[in-house]
Amino acid sequence: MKLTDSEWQLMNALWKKYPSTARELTELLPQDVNWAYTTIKTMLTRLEAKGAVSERKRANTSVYTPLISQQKARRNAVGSLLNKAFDGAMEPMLHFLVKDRKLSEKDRKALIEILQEEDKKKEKEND
Amino acid sequence: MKLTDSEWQLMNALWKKYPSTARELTELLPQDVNWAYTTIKTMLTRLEAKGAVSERKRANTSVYTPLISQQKARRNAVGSLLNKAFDGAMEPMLHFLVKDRKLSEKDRKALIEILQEEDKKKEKEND
DNA sequence: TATATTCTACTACGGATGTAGAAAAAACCA
DNA sequence: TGGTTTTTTCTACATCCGTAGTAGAATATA
Repeated sequence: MKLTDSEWQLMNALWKKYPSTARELTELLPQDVNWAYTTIKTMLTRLEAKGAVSERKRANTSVYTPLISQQKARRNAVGSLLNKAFDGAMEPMLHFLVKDRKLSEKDRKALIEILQEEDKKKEKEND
Repeated sequence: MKLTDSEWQLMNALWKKYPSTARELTELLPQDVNWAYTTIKTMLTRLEAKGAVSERKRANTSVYTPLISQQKARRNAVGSLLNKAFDGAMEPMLHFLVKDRKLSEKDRKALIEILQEEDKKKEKEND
C-alpha cells in the first residue's frame, strides 16, 4: 500500500473524521487544496480500489472510512524512505536527522525526553 | 527536485562512484536490479532533464555526474515525508520513530550517543 | 575491409496520477 | 410533481513512470 502525495492529503483529511462523505472531505481538506468535487470522488474511488478506504452507502450517498490506519501508513512511508534513501538502516537516518540542521533546539529536547520515557518503560518491564 | 524510487536506486549507484557511464552503472546497481542498458539510459536522460545529473561526452560515450548531492536529496526526501505524513512537524515524527517499534535497542543507544555528541558540540560553541 | 560489438538516439507502450467536465440518477423542496 | 440541488458514474486527457525494442553510428576486432 503506497500512497501518492495527493492521496496522503485526502487520507489525512479522512483520518481527522470518519466516516465522511466526499462533500465533507472538501471541508476537511486544507484551505489551499481546491479540488473539484469530482476530483475527490475519483480519488476516493481509486483509493477504494487500492483497499485504502471502504465505501458504504448511507441513503444513496457514499460515506468513506479508512481501511488503513494513519499509524500503518506512516510505518510504510517511513520504511520506504528508509529503504530508498538510507539503505534501509535506521541509524544513518537518525544521524542525519539530528545532524543535518533538521533538529531545532526544541526538537532535540523533546527527543531526549521521549527517549527517557522509553527508558523508564523499559525499566519497568524488566522489574 | 523529487526523485522516484527507481531514480533513487540509480542515483545511489551514481553517488557511489562518479562520473560513471551508463555501462558502469549497470555494475554499480544492486544485484537484484536487472535493468536493460536502455532502461538506464532512459532514466539518465530523464534525470538530466530534471537537472539531477549532468551528462558529458568523453569520446562519444556519455559520462554522468550527480548535480544534486545525496545530502540534499535526503533533505528533500525527509522534508517531503515530513510534510505529507506528519503535518510538517519534526517532533511527531521523532516520537513515531522512537515509539513505533522502529527503534531497536541498539538504535536507541546510538541515538543517545549522537545526541550527547551534539550536546558537547553545542557547549563548546557557547564557550 | 568485413564483421561484431557497443553506444546513442528515437520511439513505444501500458499503467498510474492529477485533474476535472458531462451526463445520468437520486434526493430535496416548493 | 416538477424544478433545483446533489451525487454518482463515465469519460477524458496530459503527464509521468517503468521498462525496453530498434535503427543507425562509431568503434573494435578478425
